Amino acid sequence: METAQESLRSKNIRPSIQRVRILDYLKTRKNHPTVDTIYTDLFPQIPTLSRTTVYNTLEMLKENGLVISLDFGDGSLHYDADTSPHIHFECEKCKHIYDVFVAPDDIKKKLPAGFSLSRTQLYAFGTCAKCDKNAK
Amino acid sequence: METAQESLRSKNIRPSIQRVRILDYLKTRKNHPTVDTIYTDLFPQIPTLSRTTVYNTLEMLKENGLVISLDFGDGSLHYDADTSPHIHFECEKCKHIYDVFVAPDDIKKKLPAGFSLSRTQLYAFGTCAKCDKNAK
DNA sequence: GTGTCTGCAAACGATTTGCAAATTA
DNA sequence: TAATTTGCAAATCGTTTGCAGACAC
Repeated sequence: METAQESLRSKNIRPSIQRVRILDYLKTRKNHPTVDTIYTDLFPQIPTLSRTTVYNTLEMLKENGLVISLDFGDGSLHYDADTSPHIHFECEKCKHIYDVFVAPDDIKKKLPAGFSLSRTQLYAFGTCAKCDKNAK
Repeated sequence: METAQESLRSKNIRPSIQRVRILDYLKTRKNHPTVDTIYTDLFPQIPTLSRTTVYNTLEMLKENGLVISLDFGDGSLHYDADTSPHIHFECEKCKHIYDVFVAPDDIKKKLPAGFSLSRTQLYAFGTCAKCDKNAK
């Protein structure tokens, strides 16, 4: 897999320390973090980091197609550096987000004539195996 | 189709004027409105209406399964009184939300063992036929 | 009358904006 | 040093909360 530095260079984005660390964080942890999670986790390593920079950086990475944002309706956006099409399953008990790597339905074929598709997002909600087991 | 009054009664929800009008608005217009749209449109008819009541009512209707909320990432929630499974397509140009009545993928079968599903939401983004035509 | 519902005003919290200082090519 | 990037502080805006008065059974 491409390193964060390589990804940034390929898009002609200056690889500042903040940008590399934020993208690297997303690529390695795969934990669908929010701005606040990223900020809290990176702050010890980058003591001058500000939330504004995290917001700016993520917005820019998103515009460049390096990350996608996910909205589970909990009030803040989550980010994912895996831009391949997959389904996001959120456990309603533990709130963990699971990636389900299944090619989603071919919506394109089902749209009315004249409609063109740029992107889809499929969210699933329920209970994960871990929480299901604990409940018994 | 059930009237708003009937729907409320079937769930043992007191059919106050505000509740009936809000649910009726959603059932008849099918325009996927936000709280603000509902408030603005109903205010002339109910001059004492407050945004708080619209929020309270929608939350309660949602808990009772009479409406669903949709999040297109534009900063505010949209509401829909059609709770049957269908896809929401937002045109990125005119921002209109289209209902695509296609049974979505059977995600249930594709989840790992032990996972149970309560609800899915499929959002699609692109260009609608109207905007596509105008662009030519 | 007693419990429920409404709606005002204030609080909240995620995100955005303006701008000056710091950084980098 | 000129252009870009960062980050503080304040503003913004959708939503929530506390509570007092209005309403319904």
